[in-house]
Amino acid sequence: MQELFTYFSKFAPLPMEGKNAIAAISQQVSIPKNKNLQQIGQTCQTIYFLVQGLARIYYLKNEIDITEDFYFENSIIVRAESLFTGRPSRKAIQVLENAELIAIDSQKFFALFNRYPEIERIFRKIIETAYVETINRIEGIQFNSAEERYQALIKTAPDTIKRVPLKYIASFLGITQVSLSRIRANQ
Amino acid sequence: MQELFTYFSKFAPLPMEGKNAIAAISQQVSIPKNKNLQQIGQTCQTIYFLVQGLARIYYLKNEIDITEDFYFENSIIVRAESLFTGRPSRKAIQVLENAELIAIDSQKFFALFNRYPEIERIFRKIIETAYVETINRIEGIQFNSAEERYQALIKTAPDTIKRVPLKYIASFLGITQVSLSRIRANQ
DNA sequence: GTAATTATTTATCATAAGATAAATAAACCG
DNA sequence: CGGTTTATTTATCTTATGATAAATAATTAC
Repeated sequence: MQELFTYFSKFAPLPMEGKNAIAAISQQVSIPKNKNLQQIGQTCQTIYFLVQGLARIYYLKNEIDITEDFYFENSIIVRAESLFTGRPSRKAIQVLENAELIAIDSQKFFALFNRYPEIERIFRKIIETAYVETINRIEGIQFNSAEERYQALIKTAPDTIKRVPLKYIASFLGITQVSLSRIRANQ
Repeated sequence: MQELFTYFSKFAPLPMEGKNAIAAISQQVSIPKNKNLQQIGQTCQTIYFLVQGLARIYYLKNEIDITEDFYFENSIIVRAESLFTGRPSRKAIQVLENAELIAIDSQKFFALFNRYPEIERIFRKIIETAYVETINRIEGIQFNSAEERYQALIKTAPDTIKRVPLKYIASFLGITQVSLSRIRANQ
């Protein structure tokens, strides 16, 4: 739990009482490499914090597997389109390395907001940050060539190339696996 | 102000005292068609609510004007990458029709969060909603052809085609103006 | 209302990236 | 360890979209 609170403390202070309240609704989870943490079709009712390992969110489009995003140590993983709408998610969370996570019951977590405004504030700031990242990502996709996007990834998230199979990276970059391979060959 | 509070009430209830506090830090603004409401390089310190008219956020990439997003009546306009980081924005807000807005001082607005948790809650939910829309938009860009993206826009936001000049729509869809024109001709 | 500006379309040519298939290379499993 | 599966690369061919230029249409300003 310590990693989680260290992460939270970057957004706003959280008194001990609030920490205890969160600890009471959280569980440690271990998942082996390549297993899905959440399946497509399940409604997102858990806020995950990745302590150790690597994960991705993906979905299927015409039977093709498309990676929406990657998650590394010390990050929150939620399927926002489901968590914030209450609708079943079209997306799955898959772990790409053996992983240790903290699972927080989202209903109970949201219920804490009334008693602990600090928790609501931290969560708000986490979402604000995620929102900004997503906006920036659109910009990165919009008018960059496949090669520029690959180079940008190497620069901004070199871990991705090192730790993630290329087949998952290609769709994340919005290109085919074959195209990514071609780009890599031209370097 | 009434339009703003009606909009807010969709997210969470807001007592009269909170409304008055917001009214006290807000101003009505009128801007003529095609004028910039905020310039590139300014730090975002205002939360706008569009009462009447139409606006867009745009930025320049290699001297090319790229539309990030469009905003219609009854929506909040902020340059999130600046508002949430405190850094100067690389983006401008331009009004595409004569517009009526409510301008809320963001510093003062955020300061209200401590006294009125309801306001923080409303704002959090607004950002959550915007975040989900942005995630969905990435999905729409990622593996759709230019034509599919154009068709999707006609379907999900027909107002855009009716009210916005095509030159602004093209970059929003991630394609050139010429390409958009070609797509329209093939229908 | 006419000229000047700006937006949109059309045409031509070039190219990045998709589709498909096959060859290697790497990872996994009994 | 050897065989099987899975991932990555390479090759060929096709196509959607970009770049550029020019024509037409619409809007704006005097």
